[in-house]
Amino acid sequence: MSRKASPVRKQSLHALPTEQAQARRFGKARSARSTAILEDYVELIADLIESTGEARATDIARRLGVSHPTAINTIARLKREGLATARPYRGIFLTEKGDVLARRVRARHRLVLEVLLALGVPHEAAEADAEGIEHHVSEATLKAFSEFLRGSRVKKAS
Amino acid sequence: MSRKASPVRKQSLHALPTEQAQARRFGKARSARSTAILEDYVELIADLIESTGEARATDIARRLGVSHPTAINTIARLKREGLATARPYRGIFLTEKGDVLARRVRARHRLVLEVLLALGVPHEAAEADAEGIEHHVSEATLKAFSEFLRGSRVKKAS
DNA sequence: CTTCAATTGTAGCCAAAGCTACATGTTAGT
DNA sequence: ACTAACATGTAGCTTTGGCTACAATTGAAG
Ligand SMILES: [Mn+2]
Ligand SMILES: [Mn+2]
Ligand SMILES: [Mn+2]
Ligand SMILES: [Mn+2]
Repeated sequence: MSRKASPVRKQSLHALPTEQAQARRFGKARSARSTAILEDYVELIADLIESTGEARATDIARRLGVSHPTAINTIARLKREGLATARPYRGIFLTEKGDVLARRVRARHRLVLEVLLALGVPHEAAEADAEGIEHHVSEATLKAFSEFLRGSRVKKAS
Repeated sequence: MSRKASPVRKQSLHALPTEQAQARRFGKARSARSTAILEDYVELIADLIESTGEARATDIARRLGVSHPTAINTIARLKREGLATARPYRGIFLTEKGDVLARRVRARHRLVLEVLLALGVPHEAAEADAEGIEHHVSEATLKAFSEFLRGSRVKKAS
C-alpha cells in the first residue's frame, strides 16, 4: 500500500471499510473509553445515595476496587467537569448535570443488562460484561435494544 | 454508610451488589479497557495484511485516526508484549501469539456485529458500537450470542 | 545518479488512571 | 474530654495513550 500503486487488489470476503469510515469508528470508541470512568462514577454515586443515603469517597473506592487516592483523584475530575461537588466527611453529591448523566447511564446499564439476560447470557457474566459494554452503546442501538425487549416480553407472555 | 450502623436499610427496587462482587466486575471492565487497544491493533494489522499484503505504520495510523508517532508507540508496546515484529519500511508483522489473538478478536468482532444487526441496529451504528463492545464480551456471552444467531438464522430460513 | 516525497524515528510535551507511603482531620465511644 | 479508628488529603511515582515538531532514511521517478 502507501506509495505502491495497488497491484491486483485481490478482494477478500470481508472487504475493509474506507480509511475515513474506520477512523470515525475508532474515534468514537476512543471517546467512549475516555468518558467510561466518569459514567461509572456518577452512576455509582447515584446508586449509593439512593440506597444508603450518602456516597463517601472510601466507599466509592472500595466498590470500584481501587485505592482511595485514585477515587479522590477521579472525583476531583468530576468536580472539574461540573458533575459533582463534595462536602468533606459528608460525602459526594451530584450536580444537576451529574444527576442527568447518572439517570441516562443507569437506564442504559439496565437495558444492556436486560438484553444480555434475554439473549441467554448467565447472570454473573451479564452483570460483568454490561459494566463494560454500556459505555459503547449508541442511541440507535439503545432503541433497537428496547424494541427487541418489547418483542421478547410479548413472546414470553404468550 | 461507613462507620454508622446501617439504620433502617430501606430496600430499593434495585439493590446494590456486594462490594466484592461489584469490585470484581469493575476490575474486569478495567482490564478489558487496558487490552482493548492492543486488540484493535492486532486485528487491524491482520486485516491489512490479508487484504493489501502488508501493514505499514502510517496506514495503521490513518485507519485508527491517530498521529503516526502514537501508532509507532503502540506498535512498540505490541513488540514488547511479543505480539508483533517490524522490518522498517517493510511493515509490521504478527508473531504467532499475535496471530492467535488476532483470529480470536476478529471472530468476536464479527459475532458482535452480527448480533447487533440481527437485533435491528442500523448498519453504521452497529459497526461503530461493535468496535467498542467487542472488547467487553466474555466467553459466556460469546456462546450465548452464537446460539442466538443460530436461532435467528433458522427463523429467517423458515 | 540525484532528488524529493513519503515513511519512519526521536524528543519532549500533556492528561488520565493507577499505585504506595505518609500526613492530617473527624467523630464515635468510652 | 480523650483517643483510636477511620476518612480524607498530599506527595510523588509509573504506565498508557495522546499530541506536535523536527530529524533521518528510503526508494520511485526523473
Ligand atoms: Mn461501566
Ligand atoms: Mn454501570
Ligand atoms: Mn475495537
Ligand atoms: Mn474490532
